[in-house]
Amino acid sequence: MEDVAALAAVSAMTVSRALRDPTSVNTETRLRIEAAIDATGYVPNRIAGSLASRRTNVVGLIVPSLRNSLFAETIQGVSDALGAHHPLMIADSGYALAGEEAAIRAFLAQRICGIVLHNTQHTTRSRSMLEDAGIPCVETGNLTEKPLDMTVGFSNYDAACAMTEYLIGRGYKNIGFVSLPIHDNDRAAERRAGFLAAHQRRGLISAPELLLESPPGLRSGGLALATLIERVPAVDAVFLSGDVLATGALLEANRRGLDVPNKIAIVGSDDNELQEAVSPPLTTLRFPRYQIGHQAAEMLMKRLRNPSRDVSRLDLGYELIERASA
Amino acid sequence: MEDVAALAAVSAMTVSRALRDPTSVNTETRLRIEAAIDATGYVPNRIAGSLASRRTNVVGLIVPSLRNSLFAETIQGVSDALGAHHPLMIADSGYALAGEEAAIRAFLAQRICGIVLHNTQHTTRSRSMLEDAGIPCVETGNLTEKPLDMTVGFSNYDAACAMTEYLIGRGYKNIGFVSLPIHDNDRAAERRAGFLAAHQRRGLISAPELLLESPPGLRSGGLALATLIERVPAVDAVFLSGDVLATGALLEANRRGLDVPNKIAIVGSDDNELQEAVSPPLTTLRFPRYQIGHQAAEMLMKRLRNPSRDVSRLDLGYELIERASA
DNA sequence: ACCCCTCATGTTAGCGCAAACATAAGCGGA
DNA sequence: TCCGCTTATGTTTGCGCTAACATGAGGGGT
Repeated sequence: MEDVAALAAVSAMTVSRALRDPTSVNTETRLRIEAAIDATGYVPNRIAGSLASRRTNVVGLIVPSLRNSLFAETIQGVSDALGAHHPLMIADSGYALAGEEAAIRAFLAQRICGIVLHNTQHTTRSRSMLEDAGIPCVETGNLTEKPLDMTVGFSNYDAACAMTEYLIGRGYKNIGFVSLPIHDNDRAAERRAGFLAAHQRRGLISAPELLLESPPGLRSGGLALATLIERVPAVDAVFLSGDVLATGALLEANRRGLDVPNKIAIVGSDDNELQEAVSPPLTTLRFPRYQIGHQAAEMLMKRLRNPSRDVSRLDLGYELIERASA
Repeated sequence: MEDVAALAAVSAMTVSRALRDPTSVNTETRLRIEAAIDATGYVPNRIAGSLASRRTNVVGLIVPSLRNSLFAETIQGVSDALGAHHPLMIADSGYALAGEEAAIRAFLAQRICGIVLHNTQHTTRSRSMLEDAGIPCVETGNLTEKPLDMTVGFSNYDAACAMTEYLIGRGYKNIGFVSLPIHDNDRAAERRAGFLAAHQRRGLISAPELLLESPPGLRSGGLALATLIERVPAVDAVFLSGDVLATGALLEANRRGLDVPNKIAIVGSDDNELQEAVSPPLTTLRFPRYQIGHQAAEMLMKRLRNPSRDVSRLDLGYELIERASA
């Protein structure tokens, strides 16, 4: 920076200012400085800047898995909203609370200016670290009642409840429910709770044999369907509430020559191109995953500009997409 | 850190050492320091550490898109290999060389210790910035002949060539080729070149009408198939070399009642669970995307430990998965 | 003329660590 | 006894910036 300053015949301070707020220096001076930067190939050192100003522009994001295309949507939303001014640090928790805690610790050591979490469950230590850090935080995986700070997303409980009521309304009696493993996964837990609540609300009883946890994957979905049919031959509908499970189940039903939806209905969640393309196209829940990421980042940046506590909860809802599979 | 040092009755320097290399301090002292850290809730400031030591542990990764599950595999591989000790900064180029340059500039300002790129084409400025920075760099998207520094992956040219020769060997004469847009995308360009090379090698001529560029997406794949059939009714095989195009084309063929592979063969690339699950299952190319990310990160870290120039090129190959669609 | 205000730029100090060197204590061998 | 070596810890300095304050030049208003 000294070199640039010398070349532009100003002090280092003026260069620093020109970089941070071009309007704060004289136009002529600014042009000289820009020319000098170009000539020297100077790349500002934000590490030093961050230390001096005691803040960074880096935002942290923790998702359960980087592989999953669901989270990929949210990541893209966050990244797009942040733009070039806010570098993005990403880590995955491996679907474990301890993994999240480790990532939070690492991020706080990097003095991130804000954080986006997918989980809404956290270890005690995670909570206290985030509190002590005093940085804005957005939880996105589930619209929780008592967020750490801010939250944006949809209610997994409501969505699962709505889908279940839809099935009950169409006359299905023995509805199977498949979710990802509930352990350390509040989204899956909420969905199962919603599924059960819908039964209660409609005066039905859901047999425990109809509740299943499954690893993610197309194959797992097929396996889950097979398991349910074997356990409860009278099962007439299955709600597979995670990942690509529903598509896997539908493909399995097709292989077995089961008539969907007359012999058995299959519905899913997390609509994607594929669910529409299979035959019959799947009735499913659609979640605004990209928007969730985008809004999360927007809320973070708004808070950074203006450290008030106004917007702290944003429900982006869900859609029930009716197609031919139920 | 001063607080911790006081509580443990040592100097700040000893705390710093205990944090960076626990073996370098006396066991008793270390335990006192650890207790003090626990008691105070001290979180080290790596910004300050980085400034003082003039290096960071942060690794940068730039992919064309964060949405795409192909890149997601690589991202996960990088993240897993880096572990907790190396935070990961991610940006997407939006499939544009200018986007990559902007991301590189931002990363260099953050003084990343190494970088993983997917693209192997770069702007002149990108190249010079990376050279000047003098940090290790791994290119992963295509096994290029003259990498900036290191490269790991597979040859898109060879893979496409092999698939095309496979089709020719099975007697197909009028083979269509669909790729993602070639602009700023060396992978797509290489694949098309490989496709053409296979024809030349076998003494066949590929009609220009059989070459198509398509946006990504399931629907686009169907559309591409329709376009090719309309243009060249005699087309007897189509090689869709990107994203989920092949699956889309297959679903479209099914909708049209075309017999695959007897009326028309369809082959793809980037094997995934879905390509195996559709009917008929797709013959396709499989790329070790996760391993590529993993190895890229490993190479980076190895170079950081030992700044020699030994391993600089690693071919992880590809597999041709024969199934029933050709 | 004087003051005060704005605008543009400069000066000083220090952010929280780690590199480099300094110190001190213990120990074995000649 | 003294030296040289190792091990454990302390002191000094500065990384490259920015916050906060200082300076100085110009420009009305009274």
